[in-house]
Amino acid sequence: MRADEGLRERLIRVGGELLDHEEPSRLSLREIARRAGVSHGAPRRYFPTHLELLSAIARDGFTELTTRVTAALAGAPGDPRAQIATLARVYLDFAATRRGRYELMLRHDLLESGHLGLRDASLPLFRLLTDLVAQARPEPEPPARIVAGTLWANLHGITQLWTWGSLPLATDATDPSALLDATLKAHLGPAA
Amino acid sequence: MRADEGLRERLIRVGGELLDHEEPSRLSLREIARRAGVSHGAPRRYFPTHLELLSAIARDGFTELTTRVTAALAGAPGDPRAQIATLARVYLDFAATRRGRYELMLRHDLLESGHLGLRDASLPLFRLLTDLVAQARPEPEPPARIVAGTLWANLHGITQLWTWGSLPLATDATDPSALLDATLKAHLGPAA
DNA sequence: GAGTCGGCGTAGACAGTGTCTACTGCGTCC
DNA sequence: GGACGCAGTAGACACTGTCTACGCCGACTC
Repeated sequence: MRADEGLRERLIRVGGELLDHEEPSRLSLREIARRAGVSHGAPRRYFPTHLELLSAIARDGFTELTTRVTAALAGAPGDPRAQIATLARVYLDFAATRRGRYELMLRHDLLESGHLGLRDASLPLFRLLTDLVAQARPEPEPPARIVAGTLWANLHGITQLWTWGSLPLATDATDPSALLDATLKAHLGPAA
Repeated sequence: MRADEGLRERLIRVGGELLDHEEPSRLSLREIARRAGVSHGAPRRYFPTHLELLSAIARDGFTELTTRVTAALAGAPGDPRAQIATLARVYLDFAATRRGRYELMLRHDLLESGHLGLRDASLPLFRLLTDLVAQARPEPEPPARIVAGTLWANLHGITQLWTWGSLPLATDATDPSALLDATLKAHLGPAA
């Protein structure tokens, strides 16, 4: 419990911390309130509903992921292709280390109930990827946003199916880097 | 309520039907029991826990998807590349029309709690895809299971991000076929 | 300085949930 | 005909999200 943070920020932080040891579906409003040291009715002043609190935590996750990515890119400059590889690694690593947050971030049922701004929260990252793709692939066809979209979907799919255990089972791979390499090569062409 | 089916099958069927109009997280054990015309304690004889019933419904979804795919492939024979495209379209269509089922099928928290056989349920489909990829891409490198794995992940990612609404927003596309084409071209090379 | 007010959080109620347990029909055998 | 075992019932329990009425306490006004 930090002194200079309001209850609103504390609830988001505590909820995120609980997600490091608990599944999203077990993350109850009352438990967050207990850990934050307030009564079960207190969150209601800031988050009218359980879903809105969860969505705020998920948004927080997107900003953390975006921060991680931009920090990694700033720390390891290179050609666009190498930067895309860095982005992908950070993405995978985030899903592995902040597993609960990552799962929460892609729960449809949370995202769709009202316009909670979650799609928008993921856009900066996608824009970043689109820019890198445009630099790495100067060809006009297919357009960069299509390539970036499929690449993003591929990265997302690998991350999800890997952490879930299906890809290790199906491909006999021991780590996802072979899949990642294949993905980059497929969408961006062979490395320079 | 069909005459010749036991309660176990009825629960799975009713649960699947409810998913056509309800989100997976709202699919309560008691509601399924009510719709099946039994008391709330009845399912316990066949499914000791709520998760086990949900997992059975998800497994049922995988077999339905596999059935749809194999039927479509049998009805439209062609070269392996065209069959992969058919498989992809059926996959996307399944996610769109049986939305709740599809979401349920990829809920980590259900899959990981114990060995409920859900990963295994998705394997036949993956094997089918791997075979088609091996036929469509005779080159030994990278191995077919790696290509199939990344292709599967890509298909999965496109499906999920599309139904969720992120891809339409990010790519300005009005239907996912452009992304699908780009995916096939990226992983399998240009069409013959 | 006393009094009022409004924002912030408390506390209790309510319907609904998943799970557990004791029980009741009821068909099937010996 | 009676014992048995299976399938489903019914009630209890702790817990959940939401709603409502209620206090506290600092700030602002006259």
